[in-house]
Formats: sequence, structure tokens, C-alpha cells
Amino acid sequence: MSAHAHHELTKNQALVFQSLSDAGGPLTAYAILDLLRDNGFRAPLQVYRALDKLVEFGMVHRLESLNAFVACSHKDCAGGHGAAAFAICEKCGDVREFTPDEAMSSLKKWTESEGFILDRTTIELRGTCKNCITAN
Amino acid sequence: MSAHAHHELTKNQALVFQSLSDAGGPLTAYAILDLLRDNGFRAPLQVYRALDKLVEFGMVHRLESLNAFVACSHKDCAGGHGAAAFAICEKCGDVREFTPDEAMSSLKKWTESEGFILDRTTIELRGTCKNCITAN
DNA sequence: GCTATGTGTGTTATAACATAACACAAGCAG
DNA sequence: CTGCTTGTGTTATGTTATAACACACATAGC
Ligand SMILES: [Zn+2]
Ligand SMILES: [Zn+2]
Ligand SMILES: [Zn+2]
Ligand SMILES: [Zn+2]
Repeated sequence: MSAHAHHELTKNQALVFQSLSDAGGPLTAYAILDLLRDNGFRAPLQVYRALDKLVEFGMVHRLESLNAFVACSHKDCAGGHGAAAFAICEKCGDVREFTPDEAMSSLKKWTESEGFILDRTTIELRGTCKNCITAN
Repeated sequence: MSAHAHHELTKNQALVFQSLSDAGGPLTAYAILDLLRDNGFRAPLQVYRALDKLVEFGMVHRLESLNAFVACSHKDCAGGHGAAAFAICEKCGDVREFTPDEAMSSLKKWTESEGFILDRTTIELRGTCKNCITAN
């Protein structure tokens, strides 16, 4: 058994999370809405409210530079984790999540020296992924 | 004289840049539009087109997590610089730009080990600034 | 039982952010 | 002059996100 208890998801939250997991990549709120119309979703708020909770739970991350959302890449992510970073391929749209521990410790040094209380961090790298380079 | 030649700004670009410089903080494109109505601006595109160029020149940075734009904090910034990071206070809206050299070198190590060609980087820290803490 | 409170939901409408498409003007290279 | 590039002005539209209101359900306190 996992050391972390899974959050109890409501029906809408579970549907939104499943859409993101199945997609295997980022989706906009409106793309999720279209995927879930057959499940009774009719309005953006139904998606945004579920996303708000999933982000709060740490099961979904928001990609600020894409205005999109992605399921956390950690298997059965239920409790969230430290800061996440994302490498976003401009060619194929692939998104790789990783944990930038060393970069975060450097950024934290800056915030501490400045007396800035850090709440959350956005780190997004735009570029070209390995596949898209070798494929030329 | 400066070692860097200043970009020749068009009238619209100069007006937009001046608005951002005078503001001393981030502005949305529509806020800039409102500021420049008396100067003949009538439509968002006039602002966005100027902003595109100013960002390209490196004189203005886009804050992804705010959908806003801010003048580069470097005095008479004319040629751009390496990656920038921003500490954004959630209380007062203050934005501090800094150069996260150490964090960038760590992130570059990751991209190189993954074969990811890095094009540009977004680093935005959300939290509470020193002033807002001491002021409680 | 029956309130009060909190959370989730459904719906309509609207706000906020960004781009498409077209026409025209000015500068400059061939 | 012609063709090209860059900037501009305008109208319309597309995309992302929230406001406001009504209702359903569960649960805690009396
Ligand atoms: Zn994650
Ligand atoms: Zn790729
Ligand atoms: Zn700068
Ligand atoms: Zn502050």
C-alpha cells in the first residue's frame, strides 16, 4: 500500500483527471470540456472547478506558458511533490516533467537572501526535444 | 556611448515601451491600450505588435503566469541578456527581475543530458516580498 | 427533527487575453 | 518604376477564464 492516502475525487474531478491521464500530455480546459461533453459536461466552469482541486491536490500541473494542464507524471500521484519543471518541445508538443532540485536550491538561496517568502515556482523550458532533433 | 546600439523604435513601439517604463511594473496588453488611447491607439493589435518586437529586442519581458509584460529592469536595456527570473509578490504585485545564473546552469545540465535544445526559459517565483512581510 | 454550514454542482452570461484577415502607406533595392 | 519588406489601422473573431445565482447533498449542533 502507498504511504499516501489517495484523495477522494468527485465524479467531475475523476473524469477530468482521467481525460488528462489518457491524453498523456497537456490539454486546455476547453479541450477537456469537448472530451467530456458525452459525460454531461456543458460549461467551462465544470472543468475549471475540477482542475482547481486537482492542482491543489498536486495531481495536475498547470503549464503557464501554454495555458494548459497536464497530469503529474508520477505514477498514481496522490499527494503532490516539490517544485516541478517542464521541458516543452515546440516541434511535437511533448512535455517532460522533472524535478529541478539543484535549480530550486539555488533559487531558494536567492529568495532567502532577499527575504522573499516563496509560495510556488514556475519553471518551463521551451525548445526542441531529442526525438525532434534526431528526426530532423 | 553605450557598447550596444539601441534599437530604432517605431512610434508605437516607443509609446508602448514608455508606458511600461513609466508604470515601473507589469501591465497587461489591454491596460497599455487604455493608457495609449489618447495617443491614437484603438485596437489590441497595435499593442501586441509593438510588444512582440520589444520582447524580441529583449527590452520587455513577458510574465507567463500573469499574462502581463514588464520593461526589463536593466538600465537602458537595448540588447537583451541571458535568461531572466522574476519574483512576483502576491500581496502587492511587485515584480523583481534577477539573473538566475546558477539555476540556469543546473537546468542546462539537465537539458544537455537529455538532448533537449533549449530555446528560452520561464522562471517565475510567486510568494510574498520582504516589504509585505515586515508590514504584516 | 430541523437548522446552519460547507462543498459540489449546473447554468447563463460576461470578462479578459490574443489572433486572423484585409487594406494601405512608407522605405528601399534592383 | 517595380517589387519587396515592414509597419500600420481596422473589423471581426477566437481562446481562455470568471461572475453570479440557484440548487443538491452531507454533516455537525441544538
Ligand atoms: Zn508532478
Ligand atoms: Zn519534439
Ligand atoms: Zn531583463
Ligand atoms: Zn509585496
